[in-house]
Amino acid sequence: MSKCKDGLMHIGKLAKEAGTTTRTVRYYEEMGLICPECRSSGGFRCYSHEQLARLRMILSLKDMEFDLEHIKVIIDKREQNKTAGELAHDILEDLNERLKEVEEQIEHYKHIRKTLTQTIASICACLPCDLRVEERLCPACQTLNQPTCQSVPFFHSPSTAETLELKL
Amino acid sequence: MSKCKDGLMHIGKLAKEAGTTTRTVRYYEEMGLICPECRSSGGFRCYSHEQLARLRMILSLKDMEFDLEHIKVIIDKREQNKTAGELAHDILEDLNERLKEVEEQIEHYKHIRKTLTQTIASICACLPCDLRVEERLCPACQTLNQPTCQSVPFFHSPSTAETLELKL
DNA sequence: ACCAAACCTTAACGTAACGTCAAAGTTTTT
DNA sequence: AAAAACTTTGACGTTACGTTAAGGTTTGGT
Repeated sequence: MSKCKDGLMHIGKLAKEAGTTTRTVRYYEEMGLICPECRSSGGFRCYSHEQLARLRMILSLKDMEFDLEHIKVIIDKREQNKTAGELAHDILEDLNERLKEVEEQIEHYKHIRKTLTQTIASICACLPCDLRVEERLCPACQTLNQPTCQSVPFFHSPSTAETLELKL
Repeated sequence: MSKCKDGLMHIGKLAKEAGTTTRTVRYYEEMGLICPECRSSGGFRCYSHEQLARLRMILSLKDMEFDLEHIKVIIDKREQNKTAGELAHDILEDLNERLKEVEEQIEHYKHIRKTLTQTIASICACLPCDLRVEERLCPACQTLNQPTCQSVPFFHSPSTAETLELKL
């Protein structure tokens, strides 16, 4: 019935079972992360359930946003026969490092959120202004000794500044 | 003294003043985001202070992680002569949309942090295990009706699962 | 005026992780 | 046996620049 021996499957089924695409599987093969158990007489890739487990493992690490190079290092650690305890110790280093990075990402985006909300608040003050952008400052903006809606630059900051100076 | 007229500056100074690189400025020019006021007789790009303000504006938007295509749209809105109020209204849409995305990013990374900490906690249980990874389950892992340190897949999840099943 | 240092020019390849054709061969189903 | 469904390799496209490379231009000093 099937040209695929035993419980082996072709790349399409493997990908679907793992919830990814065939292109991704082939790319991971190029990167040396996974390779088929064998090929069919016609050249189709055939995978076992162990390969599927390995692929899922890779995808789990990808969900944590490890880059592929790092994932390779991590799964290679399994091949070096150590005790489970030693392996756990090694892997924990990677996970803790990643955890730290993720926490930095959270702070990073919180920072962006802060400047965004400040910027939004400032611009709201310009909503009732009827002046053209090229014209002079409106009274409100002149009064406020802060971001204005008529000066030339729309946003203005040396990119290193903590808060954005906003100008319409 | 200077071949650069008036208060014009060459690309190096522009970049430094804005806190970026010459490569970036040239790339933005390619993308149609900014272009020099004129060229020197020898072909050097010359920029005015208004260009500098524009560049800073672009970089501010980049700090908020708008992509360049979107930045282009936003700064082009300034050129369409509207009232400051109309412009503010338009820009607020972009900013609010971005704010929403940023909040999604925060949630996204919080989710990753959660799976990471859970995974770390599970693996810690395997630290005292002396068994080889290929061998059978250690008593502790057999007892715990949960992630174990001896099953073949290291991490295992259909990638869509909420929590990772962790296996050493 | 002349030379070297510092700066600028364009061109082009490299990056990360695949998506998306294209053209042609294989397997499965009818 | 033919058609439908799947697979193969190959190669270009994506984003925002970094990084040489090879060769002109400006600037500063003597």
